[in-house]
Amino acid sequence: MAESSSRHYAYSRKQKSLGLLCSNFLSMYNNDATEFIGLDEAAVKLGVERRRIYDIVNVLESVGVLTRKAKNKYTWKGFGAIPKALQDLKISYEDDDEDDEGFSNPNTGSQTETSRSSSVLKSSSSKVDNRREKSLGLLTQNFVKLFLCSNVELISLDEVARLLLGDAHNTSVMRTKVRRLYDIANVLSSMNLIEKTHTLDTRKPAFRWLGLGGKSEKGSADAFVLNESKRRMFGTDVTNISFKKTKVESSNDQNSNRCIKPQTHIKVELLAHRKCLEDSKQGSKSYQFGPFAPMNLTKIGNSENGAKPVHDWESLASTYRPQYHNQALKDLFSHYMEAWKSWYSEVAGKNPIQQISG
DNA sequence: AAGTCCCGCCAATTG
DNA sequence: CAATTGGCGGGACTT
Repeated sequence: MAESSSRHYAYSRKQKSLGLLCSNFLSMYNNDATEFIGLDEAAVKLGVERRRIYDIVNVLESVGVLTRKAKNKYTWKGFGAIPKALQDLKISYEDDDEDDEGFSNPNTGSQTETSRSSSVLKSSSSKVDNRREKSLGLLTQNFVKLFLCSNVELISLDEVARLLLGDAHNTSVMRTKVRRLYDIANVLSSMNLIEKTHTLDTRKPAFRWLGLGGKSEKGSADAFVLNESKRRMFGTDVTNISFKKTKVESSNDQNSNRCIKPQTHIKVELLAHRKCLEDSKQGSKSYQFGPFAPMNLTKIGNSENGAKPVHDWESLASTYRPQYHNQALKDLFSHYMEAWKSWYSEVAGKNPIQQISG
């Protein structure tokens, strides 16, 4: 009686992404009621292995949203704690003796000598805690510092990797680092602290700092989730960016091995969802619905002309079915439904969903 | 082919 | 010493 009519859900890697998991994690805990979070509990409720929870928690902690309280137990601080955390990061950047310790670090031989002075999270000693140096958390903080300590708000993946790992050769080390970068970027993205995009000219992947969305960064939990919801449905291009004139630097624009120097100022503005609806003609974009995939829609043919569009909310809603069958996710599900409902009446209503390309 | 990044082995850390 | 944490990178999925 558990999985009747189990339709082998086409395995989708996206449904298992760290970013989506993080979104669910946040949807579940980002509320006033939350005080503590048990790792086991989280893992079970979200239906994932504990290992994954560590990934999320580690980067969230790096930005102040969480704090390790005890073994298997974290204290929820909320997004409201982010400002201070970022401030601390920014400050930690300007001490040290003469060289930054956050960014590129030699790391050669056995002379593992990280800064002697403290900077972020009392770095005990330069012993065998070589581990901490490579932690996801530290990497995350340094990544964030990149944005906070410079006026650049758009950095290419390559550049980040290069700056965070002075060792820009050994393709092996770099490869691993980039993997971590993706992990970090995914959870930071789900928090809307950054956005994954591409550089203007090149098609190179890059990250854009969004910070706490401008105004009313406080108590906008619902707004956050709803926004995230819409975003998922539109794919990655939700936030269409329009560049308002740019003061691009003509001279060589890279080097600066110590720190990024302010030189490029780009004014961006996120266009509303209205715009992206236009783009999503019928070919490139595909809608995505978080952890709850629409059952019927996915298979509807996509032959050019019409793809049997859904016309009303009711029929649309009836095609959804949660993929996780536990109590906790039930609430989350209804939450999504609510978001989708509003989204539907707001946008899709006048431009019915068409189809989802495999 | 290149870019992403899921998955989980297994070594540090904890308690 | 068992349990909890969490580097690390093979290789599966996307583009």
